[in-house]
Amino acid sequence: VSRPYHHGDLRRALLAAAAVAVVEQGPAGMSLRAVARAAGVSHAAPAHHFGDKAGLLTALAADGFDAFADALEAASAGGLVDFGVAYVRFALEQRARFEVMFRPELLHQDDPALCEAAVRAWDVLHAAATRHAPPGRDPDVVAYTLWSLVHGFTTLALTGNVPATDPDAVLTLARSVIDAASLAPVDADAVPDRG
Amino acid sequence: VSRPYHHGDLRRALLAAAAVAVVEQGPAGMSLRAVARAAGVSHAAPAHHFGDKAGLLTALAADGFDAFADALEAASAGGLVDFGVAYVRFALEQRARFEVMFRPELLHQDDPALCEAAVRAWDVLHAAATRHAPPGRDPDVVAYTLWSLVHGFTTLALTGNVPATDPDAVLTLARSVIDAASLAPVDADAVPDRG
DNA sequence: TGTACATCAGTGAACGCGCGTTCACTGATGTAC
DNA sequence: TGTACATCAGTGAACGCGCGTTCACTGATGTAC
Repeated sequence: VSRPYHHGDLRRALLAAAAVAVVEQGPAGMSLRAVARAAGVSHAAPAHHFGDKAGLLTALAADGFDAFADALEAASAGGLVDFGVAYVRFALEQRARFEVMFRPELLHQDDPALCEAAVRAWDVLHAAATRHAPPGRDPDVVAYTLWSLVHGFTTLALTGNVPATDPDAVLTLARSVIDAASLAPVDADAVPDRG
Repeated sequence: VSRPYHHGDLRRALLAAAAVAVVEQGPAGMSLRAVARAAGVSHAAPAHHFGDKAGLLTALAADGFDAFADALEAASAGGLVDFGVAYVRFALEQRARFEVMFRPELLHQDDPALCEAAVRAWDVLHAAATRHAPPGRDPDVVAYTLWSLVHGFTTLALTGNVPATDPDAVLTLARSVIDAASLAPVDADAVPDRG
């Protein structure tokens, strides 16, 4: 009598509930039935929208890669340090999506939306690295170095291996760490002569 | 008639079977019953040895941290790049243990053996970073930078996000990446004067 | 304006499964005397 | 050498649970005429 039969935006609601479940139970521990329960619909509803469990996680990951690429693109105007901090910030703020994005074994890896969004995110990261790579350095190597650094810091932070109480402190440490890697000279004129 | 009632070294056999299961199903997907099956014993045997599922994973992680600390210690004599490569190599060779080590939510986190081994591994990494930190740099920051870099590279490699076919190629790329971060000067006399 | 019908969202019962854990037990080992 | 007994490793039946998936269905919406 209270709730209408049609939800109106159940797909979005299920994705939101899934994000909460992923944070609480981990990507592998999330269950369709728990998500349905949280969204207040029957346990079969998620399968109706996403086909199966991997379908739900794939949708979450594709959304995640899209938002991720947007966030990185927005940070592309600044330097490499700001860019890296944006990477870490996204993961902290969108933890569920971020975690699902890097669990390919749980996803439909050939999903077009997923692949497209993932490629776009990688392109943005690679472009940023190339733009700021010191002259003479292989841009690919710079890209993987940057990626490893910020991804590693993020992973350690998400598993509680970083000594920081609040998110701001984590981001401050992230900044120091990215800075310490000296991937690019602070100032182009100050490049030491390496011969 | 064939197998003796007492296995002789079932604990070790169960840990080995668990390592295989973790690689195949992931740390969360590993089940006590599958491990018992693989070891050829009754499904209740693992619980007899490890108390519960978290107990088995904790034993695997504690073993892992011990072997990890040993491996890093052995690499401490060389430079920071060799040290970092050793980190990556361990993860590739001992994938199951490594993955379990960084899934604290699945473990008995207060297990004494686990804590002791984890602290030892961290001490070895921190000492290496301190020893090679450029003068004037905060050794803590250098340690977290090194850790983020190698941990991130490892994570990306384990999730298939690194363009490399065989383990050797992965380690070669790892070396380039760690080198590119220029955490420490190649040669102490070549430190550029920063004022 | 009204009626018929296609379409789609969401339901709820049912299925079969593998799981973790418990518990009384049995088989083997080794020690005390 | 032999016997009694404590100890420990491993068993197997049983439990209750939550899960993913299927499927015939029902309720609501919207479009064609």
